[in-house]
Amino acid sequence: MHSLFHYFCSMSIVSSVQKSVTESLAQLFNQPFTEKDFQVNQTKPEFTGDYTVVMFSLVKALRLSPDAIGNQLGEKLITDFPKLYTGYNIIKGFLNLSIADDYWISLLQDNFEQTAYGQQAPNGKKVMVEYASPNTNKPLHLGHLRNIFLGWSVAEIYKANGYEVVKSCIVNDRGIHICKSMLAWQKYANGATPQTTGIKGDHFVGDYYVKFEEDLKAESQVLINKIKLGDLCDFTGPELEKLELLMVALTKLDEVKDEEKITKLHAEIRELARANTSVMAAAKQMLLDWESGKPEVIELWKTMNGWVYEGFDVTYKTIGADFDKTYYESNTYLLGKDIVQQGLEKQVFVKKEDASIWIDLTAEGLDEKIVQRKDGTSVYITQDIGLALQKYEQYKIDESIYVIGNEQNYHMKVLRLICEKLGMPNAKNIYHLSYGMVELTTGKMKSREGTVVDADDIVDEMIATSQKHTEELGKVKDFTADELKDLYKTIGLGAMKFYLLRVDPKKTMVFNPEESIDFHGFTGPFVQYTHARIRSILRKEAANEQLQLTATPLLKLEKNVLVVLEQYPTTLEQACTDHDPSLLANYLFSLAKTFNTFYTEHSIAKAETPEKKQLRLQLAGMTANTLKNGMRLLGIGVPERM
RNA sequence: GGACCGGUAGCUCAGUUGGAUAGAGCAUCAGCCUUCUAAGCUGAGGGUCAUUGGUUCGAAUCCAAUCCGGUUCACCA
Repeated sequence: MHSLFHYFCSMSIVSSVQKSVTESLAQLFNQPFTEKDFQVNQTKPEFTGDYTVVMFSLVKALRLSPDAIGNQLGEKLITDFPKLYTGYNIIKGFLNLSIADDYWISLLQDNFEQTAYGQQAPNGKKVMVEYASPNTNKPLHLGHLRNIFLGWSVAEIYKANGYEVVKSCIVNDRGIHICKSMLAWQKYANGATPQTTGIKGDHFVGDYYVKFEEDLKAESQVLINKIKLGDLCDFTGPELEKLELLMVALTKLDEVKDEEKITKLHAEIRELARANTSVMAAAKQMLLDWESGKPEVIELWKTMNGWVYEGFDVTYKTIGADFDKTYYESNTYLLGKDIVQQGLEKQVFVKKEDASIWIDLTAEGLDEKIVQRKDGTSVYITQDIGLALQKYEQYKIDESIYVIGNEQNYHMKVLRLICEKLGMPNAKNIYHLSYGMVELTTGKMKSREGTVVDADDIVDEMIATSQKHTEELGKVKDFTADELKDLYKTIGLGAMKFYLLRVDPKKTMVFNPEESIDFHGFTGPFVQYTHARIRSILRKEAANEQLQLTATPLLKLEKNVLVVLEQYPTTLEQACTDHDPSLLANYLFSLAKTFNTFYTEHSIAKAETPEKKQLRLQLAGMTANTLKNGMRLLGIGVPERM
């Protein structure tokens, strides 16, 4: 029986209960059972017991009352598994089981010094996580931070679950947007650089993007004003035709007063006007020059992108983002052409009369999708197919995770489907980690309205706030200047990351500037503080593993902490399969909270007996380790003091 | 209009393959520092789980319909 007990200790308590219950049921009723035949839950605090088996689902098959089954099962369990169960009670069809103190104590003794508690051994599988994926025309904003924190954390959670992970980033370094910044720089900069102005490179380039947009807005406004007066002389050909149609539609709608449609028509007219400006024509021309490799354009492009990368690197370093592989669209945008040919041969794609190439996804409930234009140039999705294949060929990855906003749900669905149809290896293991937008309490972030929260600004603000709080509390006056700087950063970034990671990724979330800089309650600093307090005790009192801890029964609050600690490996696994760091964040908060309740009620240093003291020191040590490990997987450091 | 996602306390969010009287944090109110760090702890108030119907021993959870919000449906990326 002793070896059986240790066998149970190697799996989660829920699994142990499931296993023992299926065995007992099979023996009692002479028929096979599986763990799906009944539910195992944690017992609610108002009842006696630790874990609960729900009887109702067994009633029909066994033709017995819930209480009758519960009685037989409970009796059998405590007889057959006396090391696991010490008692049971049945209330209204719920069989509440009390787990033996020895189980929890054994868990503690086996793991309190294990820094790798909850981590899995290497499983030989490789996964790529692509995240961040910025454009090179402006600095990172709050939305990027959610992306980066999520991607980084999911990558680390995969590592902790035994996977080999390649973190990758696809940089959107080419296209009309960067040409806009380049044009404005030529026009306004007078040769200024980030070095001569002292402005961080990505912000520097972003400022010229804004300047371009201002020019564009001014020029298009002139056109719009003329259009309003009925003067369409700036337009010719198909644009003129489209504009005339829009004007007719607008006059009709004016009569019926459909505000929504009127707004939509105005937006279309505005887009036409914007497309018809001289500055836009210059940007398009510059993109053509770039594609044809015009030396001075390439030179400027390289220079300005270089400034942006310098800026990004500073931000990445501050927030702790790192990449094993960076892809550049300027290198990958032609990928996928060969695949289009192969797709044609495999008859996955079809060529239309005008020579454009399509895939028909109507059978899957989607649309027809173009994969190559009639002039032979590729579209967005083509390069994504190409890159997906290249990732596989270079790294032989078993799974490919894309951290991309939920506005691309449709695109990613199409990409995955196409890859599957092309017979690409592991296409079914393409996973779109789709996340919701970050909105402000005042509404959405809109770059045109200047309501975008800049990543560097918000990070600086969080660090400044943590400094202010720390100084007010005055607990670390003996820290050196460097130590203080580290601490402010750890706490400020911890608050920021925890705030963005504690929410289910797929949900749109609201960023509340006041609440996010709160360091109390369900926050990163709360968890950090719990860790720091434990470490403070452990610096004074060392745990002694030699002492036998079985002498005294566990107190309620001691056991509560152990019950939560036991759930860490399961939570870590769940966070991986669900691609969801918020599960970890919620868990860590709950662990810290449970520990704090215990900590306030029972003294560790002045425990009732030497055994109790050792038990509590081990308990505190294991909690601190788990908090530290879990927070690390969220990208958050935990200070020794704060 | 089609597809997808969401709607839980004043606010921000949890809620596991359906389980016991739906939970946290913030905010509000009332307590706790001579005692291991009060960035903490304890308690109180606060709910038509968008609405309606269905499935069953049991529904915030599953199904259907409706309402509201978001995203998307480019030979843009």
